[in-house]
Amino acid sequence: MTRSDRERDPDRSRAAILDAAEQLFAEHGYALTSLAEVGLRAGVSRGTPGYFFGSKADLYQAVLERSFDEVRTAVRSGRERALTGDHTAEEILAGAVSDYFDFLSARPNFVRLIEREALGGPARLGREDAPPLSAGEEALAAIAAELGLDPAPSGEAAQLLLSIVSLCWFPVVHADTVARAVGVDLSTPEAHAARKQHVVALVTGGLRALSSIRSDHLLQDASA
Amino acid sequence: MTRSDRERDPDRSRAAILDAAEQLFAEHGYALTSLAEVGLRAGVSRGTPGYFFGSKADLYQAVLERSFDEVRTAVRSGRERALTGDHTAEEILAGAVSDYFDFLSARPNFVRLIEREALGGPARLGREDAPPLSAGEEALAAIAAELGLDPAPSGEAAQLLLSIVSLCWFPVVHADTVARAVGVDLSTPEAHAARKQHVVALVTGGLRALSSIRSDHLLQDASA
DNA sequence: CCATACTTGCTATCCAGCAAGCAAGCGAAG
DNA sequence: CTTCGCTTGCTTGCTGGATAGCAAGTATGG
Repeated sequence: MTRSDRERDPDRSRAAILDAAEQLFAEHGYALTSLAEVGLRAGVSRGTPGYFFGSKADLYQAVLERSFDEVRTAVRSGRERALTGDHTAEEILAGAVSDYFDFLSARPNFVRLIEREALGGPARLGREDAPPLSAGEEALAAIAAELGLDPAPSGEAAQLLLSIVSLCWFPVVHADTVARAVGVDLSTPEAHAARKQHVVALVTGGLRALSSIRSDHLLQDASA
Repeated sequence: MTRSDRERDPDRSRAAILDAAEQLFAEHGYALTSLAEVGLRAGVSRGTPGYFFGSKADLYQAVLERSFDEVRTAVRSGRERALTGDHTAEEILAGAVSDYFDFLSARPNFVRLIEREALGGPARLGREDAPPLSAGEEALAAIAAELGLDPAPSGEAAQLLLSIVSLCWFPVVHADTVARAVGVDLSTPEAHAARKQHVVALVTGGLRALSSIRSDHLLQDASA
C-alpha cells in the first residue's frame, strides 16, 4: 500500500467527506443529515466536516457543485459519442434517449439531490443554476439541430426534451411509489430494460406524431 | 355568522390543523416543519396539534391519509365523467391525459407530499400503500380495457400509464429546475396549456407507435 | 360541576458552530 | 543530524438555540 490509512491526507479526507455527505444528503435530505453522521461515515471525527468546509450549508453547496461538474462532463462526452458514425435522426434520438435513461439510472444520488432541491432545498436556490442550465441548453441546441425542430425556448425541441427528461427521470425517484402503484416493476435489470425500451418507443413514436401534426398545420395553412 | 371564531370547535380545529400541516409539510418537508408552526398557521396554540393528533408522526400520517382519500374520490369521479358520451379510444385517452395533467397541476401539495415520501419520508413507508395503489390499479384496468392493451403488470397498459403519470407529474415538481434548464417556461397559463397539449400529442402519438410495433411483432410472428 | 377543549411551563434531546487543544510533518538554525 | 518552532490536519469540550412531548393548568359549555 502506498499510504497508510492512518496518515494525514487532507485530499483524501475532503473526498471522503464529500462522498459521505453526497450519500447522506441524497438519502436523508439536508435537514436530517448531521455533520456528526457525515464525519462518522467518512471515517473522520465529528468536527472534521466543519473544519474543511466551514459550515453545513457550504458542505452541501460543495456536494452539489461536484455533482454538477460530473454531470456536465458526462453529458459532453455522451454527446460526442452519439454523433460518431452516421445514423438517421430517429436512430440518434433513440440512442440518446437510451443513454440518458441509463445515465440517470446510474446516478440516483444526483437525481435525488436535484429532486430535493426542486422541492425547496435548505434555502431556496435563488442563485444561478449555471452548470446544469448550460447542459440543458447544449442538449436543447443539439436535439433541435439533429431533428430539425424549432430550437426556441418552449418550442417543439424544448418540449420534446422535457418529455424525454421526464420519462427517464421519473422511474429513478418513483420506482417504489408510483411505478409500483400503477403496476410497473422496476426491480430487475430486465424490467428496467423493458421500461427503457418503452420510453424509447414512445419518444420516437411521438417524434413522428409531432412531425405529422406539423405537416397538418402546414397543409391547413396552405389551404387557408 | 353561524359561530364565532372564538368558540370551541374541535372539528374546526382539527381541519385547520390538517390544512396547515398539509401546506407546511408539502412546502418545507417533515423535518423542517415544527408543531409550533403548524399551530401558528392553524390559529391555535403551540400545543394543540399534539393534543389532537398525538405526535408529529401521527399528524403527518393523518395528512397523508386525507390526501389519499381526496385523490381517490377525485379519480373515481373523473373516470366516470370520461366515459360518458361516445368517443374513440384515442379521444378518451387524450381527454384522460388532459384531465390528469390539470388534476395534478391543481394539487401541488399532494404531488410534493408523495415526492417527499418517495425520497424517503420521515420513516421509510414500509406500510401498505393501499389507497393510491388501488387507484393505480383502477386506472390500469380502465386504460387497458379502453385501448385494448395488455392489462398485465408491467405490460403495455402499465407502461403507458406510467409514462402518462411521468409526463403529467414532472412539470409540477420541476417547473423551476429542470423545465427551466431545458428552456421550457411553465409560469403562465398559456405556457401551461402548451405543455399539456404537447403531452397529449406525445401520448396519443405514442399509442399509435405502440400499436404499429405490436402489428410488426404480429407480422413477424406470423411470418415465422 | 365535570368533561372536554385548549394553553403554557418544563425538560430532555439534538445539533451546528466555535474555541481550545493535541499531534504530525517540515523547514531552518545550530 | 537533530532539535526547535511553526503550520496544518484533526479532535474534543462547550454553548446556545430549536423543538418534541409531557404534565399541569385554565377556560368553556352542557
